[in-house]
Amino acid sequence: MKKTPTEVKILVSAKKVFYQKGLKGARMQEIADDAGVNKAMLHYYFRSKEKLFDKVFEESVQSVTPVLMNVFLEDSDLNTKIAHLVEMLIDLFMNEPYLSNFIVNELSQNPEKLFLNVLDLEDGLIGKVIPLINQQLQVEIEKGNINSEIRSAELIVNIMSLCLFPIMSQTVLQKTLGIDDERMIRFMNKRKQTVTQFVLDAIKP
Amino acid sequence: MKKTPTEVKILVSAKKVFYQKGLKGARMQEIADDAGVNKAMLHYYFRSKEKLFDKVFEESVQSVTPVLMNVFLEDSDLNTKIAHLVEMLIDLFMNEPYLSNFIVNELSQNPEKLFLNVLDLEDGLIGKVIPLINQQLQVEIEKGNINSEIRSAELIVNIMSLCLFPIMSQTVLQKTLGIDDERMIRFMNKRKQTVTQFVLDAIKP
DNA sequence: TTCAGGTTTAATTAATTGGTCAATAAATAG
DNA sequence: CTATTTATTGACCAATTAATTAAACCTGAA
Repeated sequence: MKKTPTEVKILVSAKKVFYQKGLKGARMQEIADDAGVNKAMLHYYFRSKEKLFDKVFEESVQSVTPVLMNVFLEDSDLNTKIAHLVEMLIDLFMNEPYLSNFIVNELSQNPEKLFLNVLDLEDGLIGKVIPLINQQLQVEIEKGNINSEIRSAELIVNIMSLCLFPIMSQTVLQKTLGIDDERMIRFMNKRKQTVTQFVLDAIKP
Repeated sequence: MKKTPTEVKILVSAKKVFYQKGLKGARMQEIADDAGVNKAMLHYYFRSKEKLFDKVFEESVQSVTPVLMNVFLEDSDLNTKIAHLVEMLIDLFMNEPYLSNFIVNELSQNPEKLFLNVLDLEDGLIGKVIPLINQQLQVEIEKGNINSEIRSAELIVNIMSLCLFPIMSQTVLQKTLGIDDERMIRFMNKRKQTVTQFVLDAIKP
């Protein structure tokens, strides 16, 4: 079941439109126009708006989790791992500006979609990563390298927060602080260092 | 122009529905049903969906800015101010779970709505707060209490990130980490301390 | 060449949904 | 008590939009 060119064009456009406008805000006609195909093609290949959306959503999640997984599983000390994670997150979500908003939004509006995708408790992101990081933290604590109060879940939440929130509220930030697109990119790139530093400072003993 | 009971009921329900489903996702009928009034009343009092939305949006922004403003302007040292800000943000947005999502979403999809509300560059949140925090930071740096690399904008962004992101992705967090509502509240309450500590640690010299 | 399969199109349908309106009820003023 | 304004209702309209369908169009195999 190789994807036809039309199918691919539709998916690309659907992604673009759904990312920006969400499930309810998106219009099938707009997706068709953007893809340069007849609207009926969307139904021909994907049956319904919801099905098309689900495909896009699934692909969006799958574009993220393996990348994160790799960083978490790489064989490096905690500091480097944190630095890599920060860099990865910022790069990934800066290059796809609406992605973080899209995932967080649609997921908080339709929590049931979570199970089909992210949550593979056995060997998915959560099941594998939390214990691993926990263990790695334990080692560093014993070495006296970091504060013994640090919880892995909390650490990850903090890193995600510091990386994703500014991207999710990019529009607001840019408007309020009056910075253009180019400067925003520089700001976020610089943030790779400052966030890493911020996090490392915060877990020092 | 005192608000009639019906008008209030509509606004309460509109808030509830718009917060959860956004401008496009919300249905006038659903708002009417929730308020227990005839759909025509929504138009009678607010003309159009967009107008009703704008009212809700305006009120939502105005429920936040004064509170933040107070914390920023209070006469206390930086540490206390940070602790208060963190506590305030978490309390405020935990009590209105969809508020942060609502504001960030709708604002990133309709950036033009920003100007009418948040952005009073003369004496609004941004115009007053940034210089003030900057100045306060300068004092602390000279006293040698904090790291001289800290930028006020960045500090605020970090605090906001750490407080708001977990609330915005609450659903996801709860599902992935498998915690119920009650435990989530405890988690976020404990976070008032850990985030404050995290931030303070990170700006130490 | 022809036929069969999938593909594409334009036109149409059906459902949803924001918005209106005329009739009615309730409240208020005179 | 009556007249007038204000509030409320249910039925309806118009526009939008997802979905369907039937016919046309390829394309490659026989």
